[in-house]
Amino acid sequence: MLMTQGPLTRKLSAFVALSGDDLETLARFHRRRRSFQAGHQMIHEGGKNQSAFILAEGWACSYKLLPDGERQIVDFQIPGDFLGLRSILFRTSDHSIEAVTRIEASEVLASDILDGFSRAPRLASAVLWAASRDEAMVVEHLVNLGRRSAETRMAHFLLELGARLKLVGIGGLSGFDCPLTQYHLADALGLSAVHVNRVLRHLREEGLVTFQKGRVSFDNLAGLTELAGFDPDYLDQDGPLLR
Amino acid sequence: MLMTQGPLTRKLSAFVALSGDDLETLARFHRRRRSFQAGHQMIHEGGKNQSAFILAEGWACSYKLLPDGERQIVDFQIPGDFLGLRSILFRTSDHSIEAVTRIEASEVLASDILDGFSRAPRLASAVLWAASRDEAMVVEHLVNLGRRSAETRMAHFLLELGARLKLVGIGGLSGFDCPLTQYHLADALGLSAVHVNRVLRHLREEGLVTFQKGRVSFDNLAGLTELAGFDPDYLDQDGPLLR
DNA sequence: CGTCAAGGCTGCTCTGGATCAGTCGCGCAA
DNA sequence: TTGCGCGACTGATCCAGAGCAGCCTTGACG
Repeated sequence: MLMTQGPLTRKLSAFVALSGDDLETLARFHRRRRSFQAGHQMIHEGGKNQSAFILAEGWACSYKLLPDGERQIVDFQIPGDFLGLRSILFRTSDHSIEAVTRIEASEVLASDILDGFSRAPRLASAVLWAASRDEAMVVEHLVNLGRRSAETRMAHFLLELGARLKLVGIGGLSGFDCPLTQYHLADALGLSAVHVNRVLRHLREEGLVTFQKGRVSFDNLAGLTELAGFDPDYLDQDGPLLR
Repeated sequence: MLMTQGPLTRKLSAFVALSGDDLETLARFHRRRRSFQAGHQMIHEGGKNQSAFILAEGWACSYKLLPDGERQIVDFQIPGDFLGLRSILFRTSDHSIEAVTRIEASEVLASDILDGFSRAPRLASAVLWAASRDEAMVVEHLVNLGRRSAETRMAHFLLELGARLKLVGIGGLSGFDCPLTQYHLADALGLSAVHVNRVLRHLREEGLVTFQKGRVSFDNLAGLTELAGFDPDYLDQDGPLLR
């Protein structure tokens, strides 16, 4: 029963050995099952008293808007990801989250989280760890934007996404299905949509990756990894640190 | 006695109302006082079993190196900041931290943290909150790199630094003392040192900010805030969320 | 079947910021 | 006192990537 709770539990168990109480509390987070259409804005930047969600099915993205209307996508969320944690921890949310595809998720209220932490304290440590893992990805993304060329940026992005998807059992070494448009990539990588197209074409012509028709295919995984300077197991974890 | 524990305690109390037990556990984190020379590398990317530190005095910066030798500074740490948390939570550190000036800090071992969390569970929530606040800054930094021009990037960076320093009582609305070189700024903002110099000159000529001789002066705070699209109170918190 | 909107794709021009190649001033050590 | 090295500062040149403009394909809809 508890084992079927899905990828979040599995993810957290990689860090702490969760007790029965912890698991039960975690199960409460899954009571409010909701679904959203593609394009629906689930969390609003500047909004107050928002919920968080645990993604069961579909893709989302978190982003910020600038005064001039530009947007920067901070991260994409895939099944098993906790989304909008910061919008609970802070009084007002500092970012927005939008459904990229149709989504199935469990809504988690601020009170669920805060009560849950007092009832099952190790859960707080586990969530801290998960949040740190997310932060590590954001940092990697930051390095991407600050210091890498458009091409290595794209390569690194696709490899990281592939690695994350593999961890939750979607897609493998050969590639993955990807619902993102070139506009999404542009907003995430700080490029123009036009340039994204050129970069993708170039990577394809080099025989490294193909991104077409909603499918990413790694044509030469080793070459791509080398180009991107990607560490293939930076997301891995070898078993609980905290028992 | 406990009140003199410094800025970290004050910061965490802004989120949770800490009990006596919590405060006592937190006090244990301050047992190993250390100091480091400017330039000393306190945490090594890829290193295992590293400590974390609570900064009491001086400035540090966290960064990552790329294969080609470039570096991207992710964030600067100032007194009251917790540094290297991720190097404890993960088996191997994903970033390095270097002292910018001479530093006074308390060394916190992985076991201190992990034991501390089981003894004083609310501390885990508090640290989660502090980590989320740091993540929010990294995200802001990411938006900076992805979507803003060199000039607004610089403006935003200086304003944010000023706001952070003001929160811990260093510097005020008129400016602050700043030990960073233009090379540090370049590595943080994804620019070349040469261009940093030009941008600073331009901002000075516009009468917005002056950064000279280790001092940042806000000559026209309103104008600068407007240029940067900076929200002056995005770091604020109005009192404990969790009682 | 025709229209219309998204999204993919491409060529051209122009510019922001990198790179190179220095000078200048200062603090420090021999 | 004389180098010497670091950091601030400047001008000239170059190029990655943005902006613009337009065309093609696909799929939804009346």
